[in-house]
Amino acid sequence: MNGRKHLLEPLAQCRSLLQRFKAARSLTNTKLLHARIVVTGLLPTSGSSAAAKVLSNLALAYALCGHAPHAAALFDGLPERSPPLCNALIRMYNLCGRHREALRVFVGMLGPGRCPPDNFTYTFVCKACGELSLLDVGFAVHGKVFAAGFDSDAFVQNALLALYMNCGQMAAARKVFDEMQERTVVSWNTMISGYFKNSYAGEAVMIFKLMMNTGVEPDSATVVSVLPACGNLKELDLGKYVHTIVEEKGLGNKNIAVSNALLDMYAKCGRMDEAEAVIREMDKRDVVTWSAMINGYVLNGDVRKALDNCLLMQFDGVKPNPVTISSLLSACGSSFLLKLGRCLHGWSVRQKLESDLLIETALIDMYAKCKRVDVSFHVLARALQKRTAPWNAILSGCVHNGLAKEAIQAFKHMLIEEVEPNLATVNSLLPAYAILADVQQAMNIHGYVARSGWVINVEIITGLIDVYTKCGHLESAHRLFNDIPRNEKDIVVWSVIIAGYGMHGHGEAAVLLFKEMVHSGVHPNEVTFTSVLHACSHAGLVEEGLDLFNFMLDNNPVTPHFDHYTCIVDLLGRAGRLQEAYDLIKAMPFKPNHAVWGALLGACVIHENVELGEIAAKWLFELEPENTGNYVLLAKIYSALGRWKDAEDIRHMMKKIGLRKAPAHSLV
DNA sequence: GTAGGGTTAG
Repeated sequence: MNGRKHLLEPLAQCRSLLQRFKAARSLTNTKLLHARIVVTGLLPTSGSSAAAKVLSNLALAYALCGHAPHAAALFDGLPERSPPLCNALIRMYNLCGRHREALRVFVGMLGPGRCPPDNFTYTFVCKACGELSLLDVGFAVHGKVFAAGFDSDAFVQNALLALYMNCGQMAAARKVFDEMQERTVVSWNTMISGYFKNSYAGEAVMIFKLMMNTGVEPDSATVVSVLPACGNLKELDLGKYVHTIVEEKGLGNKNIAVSNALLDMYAKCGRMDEAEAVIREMDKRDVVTWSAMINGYVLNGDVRKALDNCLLMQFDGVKPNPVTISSLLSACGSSFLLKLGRCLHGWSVRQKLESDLLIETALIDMYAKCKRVDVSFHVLARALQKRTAPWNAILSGCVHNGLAKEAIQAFKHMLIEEVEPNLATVNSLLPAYAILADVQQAMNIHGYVARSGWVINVEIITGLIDVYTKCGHLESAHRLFNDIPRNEKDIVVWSVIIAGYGMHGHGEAAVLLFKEMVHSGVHPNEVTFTSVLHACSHAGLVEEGLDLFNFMLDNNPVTPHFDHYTCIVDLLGRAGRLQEAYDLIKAMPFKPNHAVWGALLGACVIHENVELGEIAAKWLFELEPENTGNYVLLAKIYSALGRWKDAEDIRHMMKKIGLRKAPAHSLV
């Protein structure tokens, strides 16, 4: 009996020590104590409840320290488990990303006579389901929350919001949110970031505005949630307003994420001057700061400045990461900086980052944009994992280079390799079928897309419509178009169908659709105007075209472009109204380009107008001296009018500048 | 011990 008392004392001591270690989350001390307990050899034989408590606390201490192997081993050996211990274990698994194991612990808590989950448990479990996007499990968990009566717990509600947002269930999240009696700042923040993550930036901004109107105090998480949405929507004014909140509350001083979000917002709104002002005020910068800065300059087309910032970053003692590199690679692609792209590729290899998903994808994209799809395929071939993004990059790379057959081949290869296609895959692939313009193949891919259940997506339907119009199958295109609900018809799909009709000479239909679009409340943009004007010029609808052109000039947000002037010059020119076309060119708000003069010259050929033809040709010879077509066209006018001598002179002129590509007979 | 947050992206 005396002996037992002695045994218990060290255990009691252990317990009090464990309390301290748990609080301090000290793994070293926990391990030392564990060793001491093992060495004494008392625990396995004692079997007392005190011993069980020590073991349980030891498991808890390991769980709190994040040491999964020991926590799990001890946990498995326990005859009884308490909710706090289970919770700690679930939390631990969540923290190290092992959400499935977290759920397994939760399942072990269920069942009669087991360990009933409490409100804490549910917050962790929601987190695990959300991270895994397990909607069905999430629903079941929500049911259990109801049954256990935790549905009015503010923490659990917030966790449910996050769960639904992570599963893309905005409506379900909204329902929980609307029914909450007590919304904390976390609830609002979860809604804002949730909407944005599900690409509903507009809704995110709306919730933020509602939050401000409700008088809820925003915190740093609020601003970092709403700022990306401001940047995405280019809502500079709202972004600036958020900036004033940050200044008033001093949120930027203690939190680098806030300044980074501000900087990024300005960069996305094209205000690098403001972004520079933000970075100047920061007393510490991290890799996110510099990446946002570099990416900002890349987005705004200033590669020079992006590279300068890359240097500044290194002077600042910050090392680039895959995000930084992928921004720079994207700049290389859009500016055809193959040499620099290769250097970055080399750097990635040396840093052992070449198989990083971002870098791998960016490399494939960069080489393709630099017209080296062969190297893109090389990069892809070295990739081992079955990841979708690099394959998508190769598909769009092929399409970008007009390699439609190769894109389709690559897609088939992708399916054979069991790489999971996603929406972006289909979006990248469809233009290949538009290039091929083969109805049979179009119907095949349409069938595939339909079977895969992707025809609910407007973007995909738009792609299919484009394919059918390019194949000349306007009925199929229109059928797809009609099936889109009225409020989901966006500017892109309208532009595509209008262009489709225009392309095949159905000018009236195109104009009608255009009017229908405006009537439905969708505002035309530069692209839509190009499509409809093009349709008019192809179908010879002079008055309609001019009306629309004037409508566009009155339509403030749309600024006329070269394309629009080219269409109108073409339109007037074909109709024989050459002087008007020339007058329009002279009245253009910017220097006419080769396309505009080309349209006039083309019209002059049709109507055999030498005076204006010579003027147009003179400009064209200056703008694109290498283009043999222009010489040929002018010579054609001379020949048509029997001015053989002048035609001959043009031929000499071509010879003199070394242009031999045009066959001699085309000059007469 | 609970929930929300910054740079990329086909």
